[in-house]
Amino acid sequence: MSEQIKTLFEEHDIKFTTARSSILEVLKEAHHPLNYEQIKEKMSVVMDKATFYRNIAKFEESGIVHKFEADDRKWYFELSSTTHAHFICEHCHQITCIDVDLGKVEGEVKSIVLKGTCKECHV
Amino acid sequence: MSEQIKTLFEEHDIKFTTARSSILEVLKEAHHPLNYEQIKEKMSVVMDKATFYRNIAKFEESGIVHKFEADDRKWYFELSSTTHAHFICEHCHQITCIDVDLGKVEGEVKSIVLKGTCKECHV
DNA sequence: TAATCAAATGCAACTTAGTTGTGACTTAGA
DNA sequence: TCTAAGTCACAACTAAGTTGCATTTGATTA
Ligand SMILES: [Mn+2]
Ligand SMILES: [Mn+2]
Ligand SMILES: [Zn+2]
Ligand SMILES: [Zn+2]
Repeated sequence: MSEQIKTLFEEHDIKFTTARSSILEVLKEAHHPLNYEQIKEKMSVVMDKATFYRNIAKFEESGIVHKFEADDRKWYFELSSTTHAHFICEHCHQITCIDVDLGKVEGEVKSIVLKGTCKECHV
Repeated sequence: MSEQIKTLFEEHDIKFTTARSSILEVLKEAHHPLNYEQIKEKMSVVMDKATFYRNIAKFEESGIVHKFEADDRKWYFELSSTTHAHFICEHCHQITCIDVDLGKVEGEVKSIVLKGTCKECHV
């Protein structure tokens, strides 16, 4: 287990378990948001989906993990970082993290999801 | 039935039915996107949800209706218009249509969903 | 207007991502 | 090592949306 993850647990007063550490390990290595199935495939530990979702809920509460819904009725998870946008391609279903300048928007924006056709899939 | 809706059916070669006209009537009056339950409440005609979703799918194909997922695992529908963003407040769950200037984004953007805290709910 | 038939509808059964209850098992700390 | 609080696996559940199929509807033609 990496020091970074150990520190996250301590800082947020979250009890250490192998399940939790395994989830965060996967998210740490990922370069874009992943859904449950994708994380499951990459995890070194087998756990029930109830365990997975309860732990993710805990991470969310603590602000460690950020989640959003794509357009496939699935939650996508990533380690929290500065607010940035996600581009979801309707054709290849690839999710890309991007920086956008929104100009001024009333209210506090916490998540931005763009949907459309990515440049690879564009005619 | 309004002329506007009659014209939509003709232009898109969609068979007229009372169910279809009733759905579009509701969307035409709405000032923001609505989900199935919300549309059902407002509709003058009672129809099965299978009928509702099949008709919505037809409208989508024709480009009459645009749909997106909020963060509540529900689809939201509105009549198609120029691409604009939707702000979803995590506290009051209000969905507002807004115009944003994204700057330049690679690929073709078809839907923009912002999530956060609206100015009314903001401390 | 009446007959025709492809398309639309209602109903019931299904799918599936995510949630919840519960008894057994871990973990952190005394 | 002992203990209590927290976490886990398992199974049953929830709910938005989908699908199959027999019946009905509405645009077209006679
Ligand atoms: Mn991201
Ligand atoms: Mn809108
Ligand atoms: Zn693509
Ligand atoms: Zn609000």
